[in-house]
Amino acid sequence: MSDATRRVPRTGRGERTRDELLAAATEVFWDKGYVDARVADIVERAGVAHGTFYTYFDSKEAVLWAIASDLNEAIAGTARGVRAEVGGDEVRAIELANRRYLEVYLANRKVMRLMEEVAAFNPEMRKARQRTRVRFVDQTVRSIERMQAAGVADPDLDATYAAHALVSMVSHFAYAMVASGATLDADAAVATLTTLWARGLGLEVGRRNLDG
Amino acid sequence: MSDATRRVPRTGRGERTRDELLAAATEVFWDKGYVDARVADIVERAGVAHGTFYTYFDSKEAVLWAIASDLNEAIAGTARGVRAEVGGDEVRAIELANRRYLEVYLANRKVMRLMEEVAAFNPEMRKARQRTRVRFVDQTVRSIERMQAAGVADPDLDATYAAHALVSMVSHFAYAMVASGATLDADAAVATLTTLWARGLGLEVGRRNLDG
Amino acid sequence: MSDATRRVPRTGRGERTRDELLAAATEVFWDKGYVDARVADIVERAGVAHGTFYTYFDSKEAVLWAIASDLNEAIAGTARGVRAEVGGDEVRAIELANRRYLEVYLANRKVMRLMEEVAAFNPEMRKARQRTRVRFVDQTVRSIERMQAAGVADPDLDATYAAHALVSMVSHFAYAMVASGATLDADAAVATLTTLWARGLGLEVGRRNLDG
Amino acid sequence: MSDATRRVPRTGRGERTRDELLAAATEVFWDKGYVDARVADIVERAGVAHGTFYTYFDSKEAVLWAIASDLNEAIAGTARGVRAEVGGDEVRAIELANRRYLEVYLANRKVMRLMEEVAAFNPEMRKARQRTRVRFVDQTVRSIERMQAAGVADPDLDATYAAHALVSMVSHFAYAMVASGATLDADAAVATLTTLWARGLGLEVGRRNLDG
DNA sequence: TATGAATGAGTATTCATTCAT
DNA sequence: GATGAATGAATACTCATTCAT
Repeated sequence: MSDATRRVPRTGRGERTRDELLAAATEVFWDKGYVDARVADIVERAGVAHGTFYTYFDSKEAVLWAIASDLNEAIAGTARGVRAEVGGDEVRAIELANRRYLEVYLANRKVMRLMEEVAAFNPEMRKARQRTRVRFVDQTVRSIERMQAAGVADPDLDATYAAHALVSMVSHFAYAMVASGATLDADAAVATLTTLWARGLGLEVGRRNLDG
Repeated sequence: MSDATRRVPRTGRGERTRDELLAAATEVFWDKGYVDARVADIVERAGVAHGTFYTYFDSKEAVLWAIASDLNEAIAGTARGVRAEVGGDEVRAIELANRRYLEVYLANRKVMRLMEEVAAFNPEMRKARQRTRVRFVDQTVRSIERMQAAGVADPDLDATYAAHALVSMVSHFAYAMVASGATLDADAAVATLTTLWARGLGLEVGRRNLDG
Repeated sequence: MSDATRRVPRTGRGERTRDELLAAATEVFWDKGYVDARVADIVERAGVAHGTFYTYFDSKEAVLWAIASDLNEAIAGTARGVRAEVGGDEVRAIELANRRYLEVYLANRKVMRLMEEVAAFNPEMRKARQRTRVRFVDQTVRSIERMQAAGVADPDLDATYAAHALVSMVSHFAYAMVASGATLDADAAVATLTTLWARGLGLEVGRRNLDG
Repeated sequence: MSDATRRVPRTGRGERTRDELLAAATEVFWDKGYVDARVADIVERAGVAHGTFYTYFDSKEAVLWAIASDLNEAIAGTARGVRAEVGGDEVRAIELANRRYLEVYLANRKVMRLMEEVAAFNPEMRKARQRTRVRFVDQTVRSIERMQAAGVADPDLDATYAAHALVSMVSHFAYAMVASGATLDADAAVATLTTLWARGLGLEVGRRNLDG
């Protein structure tokens, strides 16, 4: 983020140019992938000269971080404050977290896939993704342990493995659906994920808990 | 055909060289990633001249496919014949499929991560991966529908979404565990995945079903 | 379009660089031959960096076509409008066409030899040369038939074979003279070619027709 | 030639292999051109191993010379002894020389085109071709001067230019006809070339002189 | 700020030739 | 003689980045 913000446009015209470059970069990354995208493609789509790119970004990687920077935060935040909002209903908490995650993912699907791609070969991005994931997993571990302690979840389950598995289920479900190009009924998807998650842990789930 | 013929070693020496190149490529791809790996690295590690690489492979990409080709088959095969082997016990079938998948994944973790990396930016590899995934999902959909028809699985579940979610859970669980660098107790992991899968669908799961 | 746009210099500086590259390429092709010429030689002689070459040309072959493109036109144009200019005097028309061809050839001897070299192994260039040749031959066939119909040329001659032979005579004469390294008295050469051509067809040729 | 003959097969089997390689090389050169032909193509077509090529030829160029070696001689020889054979009839001498040249050229069209191609960029081959050509031109100069002295050819013609032009006419005619892929009526072609040649020099030519 | 020309390090690939068997 | 595996020099081309205007 520090790199991305090092060059701040001081004029309205500059701001517009920067925005155009960001939008163009997002599109080009989506179309060709980060590896195959060339700075030349980005400036062409933005309709600016080649050199202009470097007025706003230090490198091709910098524009990637500028695009991605806040999203990891946003994704990680989807699980925060969930319990407070639903007043202790565990199933509703799971449902809400899943819904928020899916919504953020779908709203930013292009950037999410981009980050997935880059994480595959860029250690820095991989670490950023992993930090997000660890937070998810940790929250889930605590949630499971809490439910096990409360006697509502199967006490024999390994909380850590279960957390990894459930987080994988939700995050990869979103990725795979986007990658396959299928359209998604978000409500139905959330209901399915929540049922699998909750019932998998041994919670009592009636259909009525899921319809909202 | 002339090109194809040249690729097939006709002598023991040739076969040895080709194997060394394959092994070297796998190592180099693991160490530096496919994108950053240079053919020069591969031939150096294999201890052969530069041109020798092209005696057996058409390109850097060709050696990748040679490494990957059998694996997709192996992965896809993990789900075949599972029910016959367990004699109709649905939970045991799920467990066996999960165990097989995990075992193949772990035994080939280096190549799996490589394919994951490449799939992230190479559409052809992505398609190959997706074909494998589709087979898994389809099998899972049929399995769920069968169980729903038999009255042992929750009939309200959307079989397609559930299948996508469960396949995501298992496949991404393996990926994430390897990526995190954590060591894995395969038995415990299989037990957890199986419980989550089976119970998530609404099956009756006693602990005794999981210990083997 | 993006590629095409990049090739066209937008500034005087760019135009100068492109011209220098064209000149350098012509020299290098002349000195080492097209096959042996390296892009490195061209950029070195032009005094620019390696990449600059590719700012203006897609490949080593592209710069060849850039050099060659106009010349074929110029060569083909030497036979156009000849009869109009000489007012129907057939011998003068032959003389003028021969003179023009020789002049264009000699003025562009370096490029002509280059194209000859490339045509020898490059089918595309060969086709381009052949198209030019066909135009010449066709014009000559018509010219001969006209003269035969007018009763001034031998009616027993096969017009097509004769046209091929005469066009070969003039075009290869120029090539051979340049290749041999001999200096050429253009006037005397034109006179000789014209006499052979005209008399060969059976026209009445007095010496006065040839001295101008 | 010394290079080509350095390796003489001592067994019948060896002789057969060498012949197959020569035939294969001729075909491959014709199909792909000398520059693009690879030794791998030649050995494949000959049905022998790669290394076998070097049992008989020192290099790719050596097999070219082995193919071409005697042909220049043969071509140059077509003009020898012509006058003696026709008993001093100048027109018949021209006709016979043209006929012989065309026949040898057509009989060896593949090798002739090959030599043409190679001469375009290989100085040694170019010199060999030029030696042949010089002999032709010199013979033609002497022939023209003889006829001028005898009062049967136009004394105002520049014998050297005329010789160059006429030799170009015949040699390039053959080349161009082969290159164009057209089939050739050798008798008609010879008649046309002879008429143009003889009449161009100012000789008296009746049709009866040409029909043989 | 904007422009676009110039830079040059980085690398995959080809193929004639050699050589051990 | 025959085989085919191994060699490695040679080179075109890409593209992120810099810089003069």
